[in-house]
Amino acid sequence: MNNSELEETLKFYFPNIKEESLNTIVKHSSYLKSTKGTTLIPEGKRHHYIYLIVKGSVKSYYLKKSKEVCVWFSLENEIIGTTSTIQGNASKETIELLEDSELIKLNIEKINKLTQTDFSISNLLNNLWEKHAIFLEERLYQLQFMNSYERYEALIKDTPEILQRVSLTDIASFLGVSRETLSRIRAKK
Amino acid sequence: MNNSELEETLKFYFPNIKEESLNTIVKHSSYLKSTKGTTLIPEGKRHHYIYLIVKGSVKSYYLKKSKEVCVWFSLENEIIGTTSTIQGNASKETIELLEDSELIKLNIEKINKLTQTDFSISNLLNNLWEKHAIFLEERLYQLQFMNSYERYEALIKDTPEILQRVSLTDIASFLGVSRETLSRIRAKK
DNA sequence: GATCTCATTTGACAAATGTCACAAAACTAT
DNA sequence: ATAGTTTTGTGACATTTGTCAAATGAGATC
Repeated sequence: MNNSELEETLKFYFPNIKEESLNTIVKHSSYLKSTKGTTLIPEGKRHHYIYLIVKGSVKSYYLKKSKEVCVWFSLENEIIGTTSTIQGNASKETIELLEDSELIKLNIEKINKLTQTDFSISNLLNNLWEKHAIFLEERLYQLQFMNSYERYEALIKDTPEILQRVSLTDIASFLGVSRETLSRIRAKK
Repeated sequence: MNNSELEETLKFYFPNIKEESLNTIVKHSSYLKSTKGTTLIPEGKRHHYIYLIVKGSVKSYYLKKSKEVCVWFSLENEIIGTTSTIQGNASKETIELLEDSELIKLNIEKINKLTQTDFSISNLLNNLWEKHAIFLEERLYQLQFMNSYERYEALIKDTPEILQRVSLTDIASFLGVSRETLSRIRAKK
């Protein structure tokens, strides 16, 4: 992927960005192709990048009694990273590729700096945070107000393809139930 | 509360704000004193304000089978509002005073506008979103990884005074358990 | 195609939590 | 202080979900 392709792709993710800001961002971006299972951001390490998923899928997880528990999944066209990364702290979660994927890697520190001098960037970051907060609120709502069956229904209604692309073990932990319980939810249906 | 007191209080909440932005915000703020049980933001209505809690406490809740289920509590020195409000949509939750309270009411639309022209405001909003996202992530983590006993422990460790100021019924729904279960958790201790 | 490995399903049982009914305690107003 | 109201606690039982063990299924490798 050359610079002008990179630019095109970035425009897709950041439609209202100023030409000048785009150039600055391109300077601090790179294209990345990697295989299933690759760790993008390891737990406990400082990490300076956020990623745009061009192709593939990614999960974020914590370890609980040496078992992975998923916090989120992301597919194409999403922007991913961890809150700690953006704040400059060590990541609490591990971010890992679920499939062979293509990504664009952005230096978050450079972007954070642009925030001080470029309104289109600071608004862009504001929008990212807003979207992230809305995602978290929706998820919290589901965990607090829906039973496991309803949460499963909501997930496959929202992202039907998740079933083809993510293991039921990961989906179960994301929904907050054991593998076996998810299996029974699906059998009852 | 006169304008210069208002200004002082706002400075406490927004320590790095530019003098000029502060003046603009003061113009679109007002002081508010109201009694326990008052609805600050009703569910289903568009609302144009966020609030700073000078004194008192506030809860946010949804209705589930005509029972209130708490989403969050806030005490003094916190900034509150709903995501929908900030985005200009109807609020999904009801925000209500838990005690007689004193608040400062800020027009969020004016503040959102300042975001386009004033970096100290856009950074301020960015910080608010960040803090909110971190709060939500922590809460999500607790719901997904801790059992009800651990969540109760975490709450009273984080905010011990909550027990004196919020009913156990509200606390139970916030923790995602029934009143009776919370009662038993407390008895076992 | 046979074998191996890993993911998923199923059964049996235990543990946690919800629900309903009622008792005890704390708080209000007179 | 008393009566009434609201909040909190407790017991009995039903339901949901977790855990462990084993069986089945699907995909990869040779």
